[in-house]
Amino acid sequence: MIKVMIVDDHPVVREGLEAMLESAHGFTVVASAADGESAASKVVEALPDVVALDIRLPGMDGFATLAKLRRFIPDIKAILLAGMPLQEELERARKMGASGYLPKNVDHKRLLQAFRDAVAGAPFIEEELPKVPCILSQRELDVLRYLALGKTREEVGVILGIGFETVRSHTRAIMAKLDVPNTVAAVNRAYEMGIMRP
Amino acid sequence: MIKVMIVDDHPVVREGLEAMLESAHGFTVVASAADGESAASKVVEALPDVVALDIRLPGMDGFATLAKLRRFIPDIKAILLAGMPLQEELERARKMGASGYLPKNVDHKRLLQAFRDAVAGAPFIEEELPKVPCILSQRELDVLRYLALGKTREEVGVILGIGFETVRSHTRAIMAKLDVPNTVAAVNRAYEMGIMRP
DNA sequence: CCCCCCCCCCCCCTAAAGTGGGAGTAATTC
DNA sequence: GAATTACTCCCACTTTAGGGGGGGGGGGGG
Repeated sequence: MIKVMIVDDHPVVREGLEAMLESAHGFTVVASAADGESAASKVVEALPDVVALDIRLPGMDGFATLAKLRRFIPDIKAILLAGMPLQEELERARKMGASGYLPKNVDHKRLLQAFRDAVAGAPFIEEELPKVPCILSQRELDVLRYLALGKTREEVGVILGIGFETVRSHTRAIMAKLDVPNTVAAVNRAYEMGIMRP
Repeated sequence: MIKVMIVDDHPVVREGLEAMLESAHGFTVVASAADGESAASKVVEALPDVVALDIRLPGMDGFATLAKLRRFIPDIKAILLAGMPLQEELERARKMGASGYLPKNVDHKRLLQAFRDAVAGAPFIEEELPKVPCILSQRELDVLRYLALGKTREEVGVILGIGFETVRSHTRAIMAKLDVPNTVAAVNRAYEMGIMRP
């Protein structure tokens, strides 16, 4: 019986996942949390075999939550789930030593198999990310996403492992491509164009 | 046995809801669709008693989908589900004659009861929308909108007929209320919160 | 009455962002 | 091979944004 902990701020997802797991063979949900803090407070008692961990969480994000959970259970297995999959996040998850990174639009069989594989100690589990047809390059999109989160160019550079000036070059390209005068408008335009979603 | 059709672009939600309904007493899922078009193509064959309909869908949104489904089954019952509940959408749902409007963060008992009530022909089913403590004032919204268009604070001041420093005061209030470090993130957050829309 | 919120305005200062130029590599495509 | 495009990096410079203060008037509710 594989013991799963679910961390997602969306109760529908949480309860849905729970129902799905409980109705499957060999799974049981030992804990459920809406954010990283409460996840951390439950993990020791629950002792899950694997954590289904949403990336977008209020307060701590999925990465920070995983780091925190590891302070309690260093070798904990976690499948990171992304509503909006990003190549950059996938790499970040891989570097963190997470068990996998999957977009939420995988079917349940794939998800269940991912949990099984994670518990069995399989290497990094990922999914082919469908490329978004978009005038922005992947790198530019990543930069824009982090800028939208309020990061400065320097911070984005550190996160992406590139130089500050490179980030500037990307923002220039972004503004030029979206035909806007600054990054504030770039984010707005990105939403208008459907490049970004809440 | 209540026959339910699920329309949601998120497979995790879709399959989760399905598992939840199937494991409950008296429910069966007769169809499942990821978007409005495929929902419309399945509804006649499936003949659901009630439709669980996500608002945010690729292509047609939930409202458009409901309208389309009604071209096949005029008196179809639908519970509209919102990830990000908005008073405005709730009113829209009510005016459309939907059976209910619920945020996705309701627990499953409430959701199941909503389906039962809808099928029984209950009046509009809604939930007390928790008021977000940081609603922006009208003026702040105006400022944010112009900033999102790429205007500088000085330009916004001219447009709104107020001083540059006043615009600054507003942007400060905006950032404080949305708990973000700059206007770029403020725009992003505004979209996330549903305050702004493309 | 006072308190709180909204709206308006002002100062100084630093840290960013944006503008103007560059340039080199690697990959892909024509 | 030539041309594009993405990605990387650099400098000097101007403009804007943000942080820290402050104040004042008006309106609604306790």
